[in-house]
Amino acid sequence: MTDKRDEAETNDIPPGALALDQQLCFAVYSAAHAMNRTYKPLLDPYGLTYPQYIVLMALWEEDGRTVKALGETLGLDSGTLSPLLKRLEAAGHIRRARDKADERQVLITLTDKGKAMQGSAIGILKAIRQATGCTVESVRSLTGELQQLTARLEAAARHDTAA
Amino acid sequence: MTDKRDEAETNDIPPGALALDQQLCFAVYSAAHAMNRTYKPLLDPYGLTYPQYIVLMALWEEDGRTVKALGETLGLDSGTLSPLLKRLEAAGHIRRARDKADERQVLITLTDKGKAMQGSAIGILKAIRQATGCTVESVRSLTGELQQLTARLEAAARHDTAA
DNA sequence: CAAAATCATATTGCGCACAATCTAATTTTG
DNA sequence: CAAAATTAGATTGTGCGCAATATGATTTTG
Repeated sequence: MTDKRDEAETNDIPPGALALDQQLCFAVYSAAHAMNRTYKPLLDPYGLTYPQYIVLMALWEEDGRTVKALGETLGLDSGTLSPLLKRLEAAGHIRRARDKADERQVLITLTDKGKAMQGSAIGILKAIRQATGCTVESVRSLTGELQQLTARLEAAARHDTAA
Repeated sequence: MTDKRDEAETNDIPPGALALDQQLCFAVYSAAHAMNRTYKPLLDPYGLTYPQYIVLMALWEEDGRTVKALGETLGLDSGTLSPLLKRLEAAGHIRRARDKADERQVLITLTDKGKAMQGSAIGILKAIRQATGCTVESVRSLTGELQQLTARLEAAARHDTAA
């Protein structure tokens, strides 16, 4: 029923290549969960989740952005951001307001509370560094490798979609 | 209002250390999303999600495991696995059955359909390798670095909980 | 052996994450 | 300028992911 040589076709794939502990995807997936679990106890006292925290980080870099701009920076769409931003607003960290010039857009700005949170972020950053047990240099290189990987995966996705 | 020296306190934290593109956590988070998005079009034809796919991978390595054993391998708890496994069962990939010897346990076994999916996994693996644009060696080293990072984060979490 | 403790799994509730769809506002075109 | 196309956000539905809790089975203890 299947093609003549299911096995022969796999000759450049060594046996055991499907083992979970050899999968880059699973290593990334597990690291992301581990990172999330490390942040959780650090963010819980502030009532923030990790995705909410990175939204604040993005705003500390550049305040007054549109939902779309935030989404592009973070790689999230409105289906994720809209409810998340409402929760951040309800918690008093941000304000949402329609752009007077273009009412399709919603501008997100930090409140004093949201800005003040940046001070606590330093401590969180240090705690995470400690937990990673990595040197500053190895963190930098691993970060760079992951950014490259992400860029290549996104490029591949674009080509597939374009085809 | 804030302490005397917001700036001085951060002297081992360089300016811009809070920039998103310097965060290892965000690089991991983004890479995980990019990986997921890359898998999606490859898995959609089979009606599988990425987490469902790694459950199958775990079962290809060792069939007939308990929910608990799967959870330990994948780093997921029953709140995640129970409904996921029900969907995999509904789709005909696995069977769930109470262990006769210890009725607290549920044994998960692959159906013929679930086993057959392993053949398609080879093609998916190749497509992912292509999309990563990495050499086999660089994939191996990055995978190893991420596993180390995950291990250290989990170790740190354990110490905190123990304290 | 019966009560208590432990264990495996399931359930509930909340918050992402994303596809698909909808609405309203703006821009483009004829 | 009006109709069509585009754009920005919001909404809905499905599936993780996890904390908290519930249920039922097994083991431990008195």
